[in-house]
Formats: sequence, C-alpha cells, structure tokens
Amino acid sequence: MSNRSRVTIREVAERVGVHPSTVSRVLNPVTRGRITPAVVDKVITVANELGYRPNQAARGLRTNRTSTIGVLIPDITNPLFPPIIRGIEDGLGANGYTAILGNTDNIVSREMDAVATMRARQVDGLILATARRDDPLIAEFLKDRLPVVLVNRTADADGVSSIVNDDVLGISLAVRHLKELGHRRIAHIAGPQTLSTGNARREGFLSVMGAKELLSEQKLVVETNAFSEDEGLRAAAQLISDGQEFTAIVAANDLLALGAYEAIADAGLSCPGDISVTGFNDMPFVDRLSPPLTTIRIPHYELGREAARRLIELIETPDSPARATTLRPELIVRGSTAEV
Amino acid sequence: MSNRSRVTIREVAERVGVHPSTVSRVLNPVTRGRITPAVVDKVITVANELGYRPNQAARGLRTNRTSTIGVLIPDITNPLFPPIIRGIEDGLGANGYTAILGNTDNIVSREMDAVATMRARQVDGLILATARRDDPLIAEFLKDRLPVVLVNRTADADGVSSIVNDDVLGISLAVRHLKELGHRRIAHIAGPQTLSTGNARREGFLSVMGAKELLSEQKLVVETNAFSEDEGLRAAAQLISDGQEFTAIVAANDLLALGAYEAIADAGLSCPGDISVTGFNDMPFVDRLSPPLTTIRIPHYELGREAARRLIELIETPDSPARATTLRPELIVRGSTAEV
DNA sequence: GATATATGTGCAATCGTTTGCACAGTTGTT
DNA sequence: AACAACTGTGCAAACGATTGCACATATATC
Repeated sequence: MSNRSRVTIREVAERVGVHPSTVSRVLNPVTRGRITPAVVDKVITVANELGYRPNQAARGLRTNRTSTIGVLIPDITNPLFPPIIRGIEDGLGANGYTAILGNTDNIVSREMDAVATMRARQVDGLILATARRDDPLIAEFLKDRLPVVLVNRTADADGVSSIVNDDVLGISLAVRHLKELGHRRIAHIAGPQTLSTGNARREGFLSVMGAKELLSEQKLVVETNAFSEDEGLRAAAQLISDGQEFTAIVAANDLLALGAYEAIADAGLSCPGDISVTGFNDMPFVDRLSPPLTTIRIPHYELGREAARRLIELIETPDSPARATTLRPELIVRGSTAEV
Repeated sequence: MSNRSRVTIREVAERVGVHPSTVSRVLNPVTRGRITPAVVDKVITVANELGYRPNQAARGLRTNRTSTIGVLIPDITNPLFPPIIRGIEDGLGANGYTAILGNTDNIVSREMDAVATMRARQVDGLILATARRDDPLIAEFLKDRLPVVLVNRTADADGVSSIVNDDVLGISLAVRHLKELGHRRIAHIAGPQTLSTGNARREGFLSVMGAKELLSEQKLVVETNAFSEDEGLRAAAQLISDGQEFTAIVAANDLLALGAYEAIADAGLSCPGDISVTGFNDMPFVDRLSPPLTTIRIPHYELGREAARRLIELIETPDSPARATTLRPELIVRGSTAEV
C-alpha cells in the first residue's frame, strides 16, 4: 500500500482523470471551493485510497514556506525547558507547523551554527529561549525580516515579540509571603544580570523591598554568574560568612535555592528554622526535597504554547506589531518558609 | 548582506562566470575533485561573499533525501527522555542530520499522526522511543524499508535495530546489592508487561532470584500498568497489606520507587529501616530525596547518541543487518538501602 | 603525427507542487 | 437574442538543486 516511493499528485490526477492542478486545488482548503463538489469527492477518495501525502519538499520549494520553525534552547536537559518545548510543539502542531530543535549550551558559536542550519532548512520563523539581554542574533533576524519570538527570556532590544513570565510579580509574591511571615531582613541571590530573568528578578526585588541603596550597601543582594546549584552555594555561603543579618533568602531560581540549602546546612543552620528560602520556577521534584521548596510557579507550558501562537501570527500576518507579553506566575507555599 | 530572499546557486555561477552545475559540483565534497582547483577557489570565495546557503527543499526534492530524522517519544516532559533526545540530536547533528520530534503520550492515534507528518516531510529515517513489544508501526516501517532504530524500549519483532539498556544486568546489580546487605526476601514492583523495559526487568528479577513459581505464588511480584508514582504507591501498598514477608523492594523504575516511599510512610514504616528500596533510571534529583534513592543508572545520553549513529549507518548503507545492542547500566548506591 | 584516453565543464532534464493565465462552457442581464 | 460576467478546469512555467550525458580540449601512447 504505502510504498517508500511516494504517491504523487500526478498519479492521483491520472487515476481520477483530471489535471494535476485540479488535484492540487482540491487538496488545498483555500482553493477547494473553486472545484465542483463531485470532483472534490472523487479526488479525495482516490487520494486516500492511494495513500497520497503531499511532498513537503516540493511544496516548500514552490511556495517558499516550509511550515518548519527553528527552536533554540540552551539545553533540553535542564528541566525548565521540556514543558516550554512541549507547549511550543503542541502549539505549532495544531497549526501544521513542525519544530526543529537546537541545543546551544549558551555558547555563541553553537547558536550561530544552529541558526545557520535552520536557515538552510528555510525555517519560516524562530523561537528563541536563549536570548541574552543584548543578543546580536536578534538584530540580524529583524533586519532580515525573519519572524522571531523570544520565550522565557527576553532582550532589551525592542521591535521583537516576547512571551515571558512576570518576574517582578513573581518576586513580589515571594517577598510579600515572607513579610507576612514576619521576615524583615531578606537577602536575594540574583541570577546573571546578562539575562532578562536574572535582571528583572533582581530589579523587582530591589523595588519591592524599597530603599535600593541601603540594601545593596548592606550586601544583602549577591549576584551569581549562572543559574546553578554551585553558584547558589557560593552566594549563600558568602551571605552567611559576611555576617549580614537576615532571616530569609529569595533565590532567583530553584537551583540557586538548592545551593542555598547546602550552604545553610554547611553552616550548621537549618531551613526553615534559621533561614527561610524561596525558589523560582517550581521545577519537578522540588516538592520532594527536604524541606519541600516554597517557590514561584511559572506557567512554562503556556509560555511555549503562547510563543508558538504568536509566531504563527507573525508569519501569517507579517506586519503585525511586536508585542511583549507577560504571563502571571503563582506562589507555591511549601516547607522551606516559616514564621520568623 | 544575508537577505531573506536567498542567494541561489545560479547567482553564484553567474558571478563566477561558470555554469550552475559547476558550482553544484564544487559545493559537493564528493564531486569537488573533478573541478580545477582555481575554479574551486573562486566558487567558494564568491559563495561565501554572497552568503550562499543551499536550499534544502530543492536539494531534497531532487535527491529524495532530506537529512531529516523523525523522533517519536512519549513525552518530553518525562525526565527520562531529555538526555536521550540530547544524545540523538548531538549524534545526528554531527553528521548533518536534523531531528523533528513528536510527543505521543503513548496514545496510538497520536503516534500515527506524528508518523504521518514525519513521512510527509520525507524523513530519511525514524527513531522510536515509544515502542511497545508488539508495535504495529514497526512492521509497517520494515515493509516500506524505512530505516528505523528503537531506543530505550525495544520490540519483540526481529529485523529491527535497537539500542537499549541491559535491563537484566541492571536488575541483577540491584538484587546482588540487596543480597550482599543480607536481604533474602525481596519483592518486585514490575512495570507494564507490554513494554520491553517492564518485561525484561521482571524476567530478570525472576531469573536472578531463582525459583520462579515459588516467588510468584507468594505474590512478591506485583505488576503495574504504568511507570507512575501512583501505580508504585498502589503496588507497594498491596505488597504491604498482603502481609507478605519481605525486607526490600526492587522497583522497575524510579517513579515506582517514589510511590513505594509513600506507601511505606503511609504504613508507618521507614525506609531503609524497615524496607530497603531500589529504583531504576537515576532520574535527576533522586539523590535529593529522603532517603536518597539507590538506583540503577542508565546511560541515557549514550543510548540516544548510539541510536543516532546506528540510524545513520542504516540510511547510508541500506543493507546493513539489524542489530540489537545493549548498553551497560551502573549501580548507584545511596541511602534507600541498608543492611537487614 | 595520428589515434586513444582523460579531464573539466556545460547542457538540459528532472524532482513534485503551486499558481497566473487562458479558455470553454454556463449563467445572468437587459 | 446578444453580450457580459462567472465558473471550473487545463496548461505550462516556475521554485533551486543535482546529475547523466555530451563535448571540447589536453594529455598519453605508439
């Protein structure tokens, strides 16, 4: 039945006794209306019988559209990304688009490579989960009028659409929660400031705590250069050994919070007994840690799904304006925060 | 420079003053040797200057090869799969191939859909991480001579290449470890028997424990119908309430083990004090559970990488025989197992 | 020096679809 | 009844690359 050598539109046409162009028109929902219903039926029947499947390569060659989208992510192995990717693929798939993935490990040369392959494959657009605040690739895409959507992280440049979490809101949820528990002196382990997430969370923290200068002078905010457990450990250890007074740590993400757990244990202190900790992301299994992590849940799947939707819009109505969208996160209270 | 409207081989040819076919031959490493070195240089220079990138759609149309591989997975959100996918993509990318992913949620109709889109896109081959032991898709692919490799799970059918973990070895590592700790009566929470992993681990357990009939009569093996925490909870609860005597549980995967943790806690018992537990997979963060899980580490990344390598071999030398390969797992001893 | 062989490049067909244009037949208008 | 406006379908030219074949020129052989 379905052989490796594919059934072509021509065979269907011959079998039905019409011209290939007629078959093409029947198969395209937009032009189907122009063909006599009886012919439409026959073509569809025969096409199904023969197991006809349009050859995307041929179609793409002619139309200059491949219905393929490139998706750049740092590393699929980071539990943050699978739900985003899933959202993207579901969103694309529902509209006949397919994703090709590129892992970049946050290495610029790999990003360039990935983009080169994707462009060679004539992708109709790109979704980047890898954006840095001053990302050079983005300017290039805008210049080439290649549709792009940023997801999870955004960039400082404007003119580009993005779907990100409301990081300021997230941080304020965490801080408010801690304040309600009576915490007053709260530290922040900030993420890399080159990434919009790290930056927005830090800015959000400073603004919601008020008295920017005071806080930073008192060294209650310490920056890291990666969202990693190691960096969290280092930062928290530094906070503790600096001898600052504080009763809670707001970490810019869950991995940093995990590092903080370790530093707290290393210092012979307990969480949440001595120090409360909040994370950010609600990664899988952080509810199984001891203590279970209080954190901010980001709607990752929706982030991806919305990014797909936005990109398709951009592709299909090329002059739709760039929009920056934020989705609302949610506070998940668990065992790592307690009254002071 | 690099405009949206792509540079074609014809433009390069005109600029150099040669025929398009010459450019094509220069750009193809295989035929490059047939062209005068001076011409080769000029073509390459001009191609770079113009930012020429071959149009994969056109190439694919002519050559009938797309350098695209379809990868079917149950759900990218399951932490088991990202490393496999990463391995696959790295292995493919190194050879100029690109993957397109399909999440099937273990639903047959979604598998069919995904395969249909992939075939419409003229994939050169498929990697399936979704195989059931009696998978109907596989027969279809073999019939159509479409190269396929199974990864992680295999199927009963022969004639198909597969790269899977050595499940029997894995189980025997777990059992041996428990025996060394003095355990004699050991229970098994088996996975779905429709999947090769669930089946092989159960068979492995029975054979390494010996005395098949005895054991199964004594109900120390209980089957589940999904590799899920809920099912693990249910199975372990059943083992406990059955009043069987046992001091350890070998779970067929980590999620089942997590369920067992819960059942043990629910029964007012402790792990590993009363019951030792082993998992399978070494998922991320199982080292952070309490107690940290003793488990079998599967080389997921290598599984993927090897699957990619094998598939490319299959594509490029079509008559290479089907081989079933197993990779060796490793015992990771943590806190969930103790002396009896 | 004539013939045979190699070598490098051009020619043109082809892959499977899509789509602007043409045209025959039908329906509508006055 | 004559003409206009539709309608449904066919025709053929693309899209950009690859590749078997042909051919001219250069080199080798005796």
